[in-house]
Amino acid sequence: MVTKITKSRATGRVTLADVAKESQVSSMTASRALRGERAVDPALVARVRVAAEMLGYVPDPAARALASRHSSHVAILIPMLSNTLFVDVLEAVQQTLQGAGFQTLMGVTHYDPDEEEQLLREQLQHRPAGLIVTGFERNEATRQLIAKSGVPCVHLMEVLKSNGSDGIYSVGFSHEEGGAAMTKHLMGQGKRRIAFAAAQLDPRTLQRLEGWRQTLKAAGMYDPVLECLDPAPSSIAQGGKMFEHIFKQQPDVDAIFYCNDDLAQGGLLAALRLGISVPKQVAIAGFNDLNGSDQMLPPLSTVRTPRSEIGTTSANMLLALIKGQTVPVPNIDLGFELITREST
Amino acid sequence: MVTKITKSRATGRVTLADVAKESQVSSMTASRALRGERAVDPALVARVRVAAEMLGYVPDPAARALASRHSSHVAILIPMLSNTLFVDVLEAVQQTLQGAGFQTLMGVTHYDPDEEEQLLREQLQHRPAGLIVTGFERNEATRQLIAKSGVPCVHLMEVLKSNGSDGIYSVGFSHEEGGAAMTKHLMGQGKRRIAFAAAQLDPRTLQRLEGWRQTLKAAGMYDPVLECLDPAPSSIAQGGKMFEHIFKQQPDVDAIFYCNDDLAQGGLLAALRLGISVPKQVAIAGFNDLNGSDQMLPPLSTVRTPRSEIGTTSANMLLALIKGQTVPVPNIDLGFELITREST
DNA sequence: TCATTGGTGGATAGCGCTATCTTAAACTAC
DNA sequence: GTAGTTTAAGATAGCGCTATCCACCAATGA
Repeated sequence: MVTKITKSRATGRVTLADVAKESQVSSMTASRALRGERAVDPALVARVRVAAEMLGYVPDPAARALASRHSSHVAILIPMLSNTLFVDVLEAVQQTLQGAGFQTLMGVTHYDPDEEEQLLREQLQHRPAGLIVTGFERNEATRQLIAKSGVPCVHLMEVLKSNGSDGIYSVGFSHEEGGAAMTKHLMGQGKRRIAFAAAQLDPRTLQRLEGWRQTLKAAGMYDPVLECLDPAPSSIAQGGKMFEHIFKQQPDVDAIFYCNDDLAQGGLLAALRLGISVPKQVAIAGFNDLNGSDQMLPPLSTVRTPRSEIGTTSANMLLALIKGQTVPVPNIDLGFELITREST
Repeated sequence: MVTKITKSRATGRVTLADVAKESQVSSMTASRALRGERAVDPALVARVRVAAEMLGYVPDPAARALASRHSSHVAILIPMLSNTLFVDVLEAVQQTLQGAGFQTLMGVTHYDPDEEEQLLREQLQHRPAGLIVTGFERNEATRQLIAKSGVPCVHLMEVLKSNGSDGIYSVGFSHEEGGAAMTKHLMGQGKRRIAFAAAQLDPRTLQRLEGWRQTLKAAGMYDPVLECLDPAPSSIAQGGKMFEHIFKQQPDVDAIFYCNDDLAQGGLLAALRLGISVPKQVAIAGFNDLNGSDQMLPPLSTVRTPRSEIGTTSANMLLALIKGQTVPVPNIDLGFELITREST
């Protein structure tokens, strides 16, 4: 067996050719041995592995991407970094993908469809191996871009009710049911004038709103003046402002269901400041069970959402799709948990 | 002028060769025209630009990286995503680099030197164009790795006191001075038994601690029992625990300076819970001016740190280094701002 | 016995760019 | 006017890998 002798590279980098030479096989066989692609004689595989180890060979991702037309990174598009929610998901995704040898390229859309489209175009130029996006609401061009790219894509945070035949993959939970569950809990506490306070007004917030609406309507307790919706970004300060606004407009409100915990924390602090007793005079509830909600005065009732699990599960699903495996359950509902504390 | 005719690619991708053919120049000239590298006849540049636009040409980063031996991404290593601090910096860095056509590859070290080394090794294989790391404390192997790689590197959060001749670049502020400034403020409020409470105990936390120590020592008010140090991760709940612990051990404490706002927020909530009046009985101060600190009861005095500015400035510095420009001020101190609110 | 598989290793040919050298043209100096 | 010098465009040769086709050999069947 004669090995093709390659002249050593000018760059000084240890290349696959060096490994091939050292282990007395062709570079093609070395490549296959290291990647485990196609059948290769176990003895040769061992030899190549030893040589690679000895020489300290590390594959060049750029060369690999160019030749195979697939990079080893995954693009993830999330709306905001200032919402802990997405940071938790991102961290889990990153951790999982890193373990599988993929790089995570993050993009922040700021809830702007045009920005999302722009980001996606840029990301797709890099031929990502996979794609993770948030939710289902986006403009048609972006949807087309994803579909035509042929890049495996998993949708985060929401779940599609589907049998999977449409080739859509998602990992999340039902925000509408989450909204309904908390509303029912508040009703169960004897509350009758339950306000819904929301900021940002992204699709998932509106789904929670819808859960609240339907529940109140079914109980004959719905009143549009109980909706306090503000497109401003969600924050603790914003939650305080909304608390004051609601009490000025509707003094008979006996519960406020905030669409996110940071708002609710702001609401609790405002109540404390104004000397309004919680939950006696007004119950306060949040959503997501973010950091600090259990430390509030009183501790905040909320809906705990499985953010890390969403990240891990979606990353694993994506890895399966990248490998070309069929995914048994393409739309996974990870549910939520109603956490009742003293604020309700 | 005869153009080299390239057969069209099998992949269907619009390549530089297509642009070159369309604009009747060699692919080399097209490459140079689009990158603005070397002098090219303005008329040709215009022609190439038009052709590229018309064909919808987008360069392939993998091919570019392989040929030029430099990728278009920047690696950034930060300790934690759960601390808003770094998220703010990350977002600013990302935004700035994206505008310049670079991708941001994030790595989370979890404050672990070995993990940092491991991450760095992986990142360097991708031949990043630049590198951003947090602080100066790392193991020798990692330091060597950075130095030998030849990749431009900017250090975040801390500033080196240096004339720049050592080739180290940094953007941050003095944590020791920040710690000292807040301690002086507390002393100015008539406080005499000022405790310092810290979690995580990363290098920057210890620098703040040192600022507190030196200031108290200079005033003859230092007492080691006033140090409450816990390596557990920083969180609101942890701040509450520390508050109770301090009061059990040292009932005469009249101020607590927390090394981070989340701890301080937990402290304020604990005081509220225990009915201890702030700042009358005990003043509480934090660090960083994180989200919600201005909404606390009472609003939290803190040290505002320029996180976005650090991100933007460091990214711009790195861009300059990547371009091979000399950076006039290699170590930039962006300072901090003492924010006095009602908690002190 | 001879065509017919099925599986394994290798040679070849790029992937799409850019570094580098060469060449042609224009421009200086004496 | 010739030689020397600058300048811009082009030709060439990879960067380090993998897709793809080919050759080969053993095992199979008629």
